[in-house]
Amino acid sequence: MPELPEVETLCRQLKQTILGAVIEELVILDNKLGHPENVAGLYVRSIERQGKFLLIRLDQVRTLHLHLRMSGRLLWHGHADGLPAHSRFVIRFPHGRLICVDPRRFATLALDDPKDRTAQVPDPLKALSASKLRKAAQGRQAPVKSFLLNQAVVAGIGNIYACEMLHAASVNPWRRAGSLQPAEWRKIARVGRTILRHATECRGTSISDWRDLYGEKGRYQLHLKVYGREGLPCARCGEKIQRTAIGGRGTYYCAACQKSKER
DNA sequence: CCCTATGTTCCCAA
DNA sequence: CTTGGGAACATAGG
Repeated sequence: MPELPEVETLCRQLKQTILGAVIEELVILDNKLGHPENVAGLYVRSIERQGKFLLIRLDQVRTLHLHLRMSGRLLWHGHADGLPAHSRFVIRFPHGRLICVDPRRFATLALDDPKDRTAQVPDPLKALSASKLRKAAQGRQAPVKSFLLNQAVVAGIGNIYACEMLHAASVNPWRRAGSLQPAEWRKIARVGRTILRHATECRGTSISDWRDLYGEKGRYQLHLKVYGREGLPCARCGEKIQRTAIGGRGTYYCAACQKSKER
């Protein structure tokens, strides 16, 4: 479930909790995760986020790449004993344990993941450039909603924030990406930065599963304008929010104030 | 049994 | 070769 604001929240909290600590042991509890080589004895040199990936740098050559996918959570157990249900791996430190809980088992953990190509993709929290979006969308027939979810274009936007951004920009999610006008990309870029920053300040959106490193809910669910609000009145115009499916993903929008011309 | 779920990857067709 | 759409992955909950 985590998107950019949720992963950024974990990244910031991890820096406060395990930066500089020595790993005593990495215990893999789900063999679907594979068998990363032994990292015991290595220090956590730095922690960063690339899109929805969490990178834990251990030394010049070794970096743990963690992706939580749909249902992954990362929890800090300072002193508590035992393991929550669906625990998939544990990293043990002198002052506590980092536990990955993941019911659906989609999360991935790898040492220097060759599939992580998000490194040179623009990060929308730092800068979301309207001109880059517009150029990348040239000739694209896919709905703009699907385009924003494409991690090769911008890394970190997920289903909730794509819906929220398009609503804030008054752009219909079905519009073909290549058909948007420069002013519409500027609007998307502007509201996108604002929404992602605000959601990060709120420590993410806890609509159901999401919890931060310490098991606390985020607060951005209190600010959602369309996601999960089918049938409720649009905060801007009062019309009922609609739900549709784009690319197999639930998509919420206001057909009245996101009524921008097709094609 | 049906559908849905904050994500990505694979396969296939155009 | 690129793009886009749908199924698949695995599990829980309504």
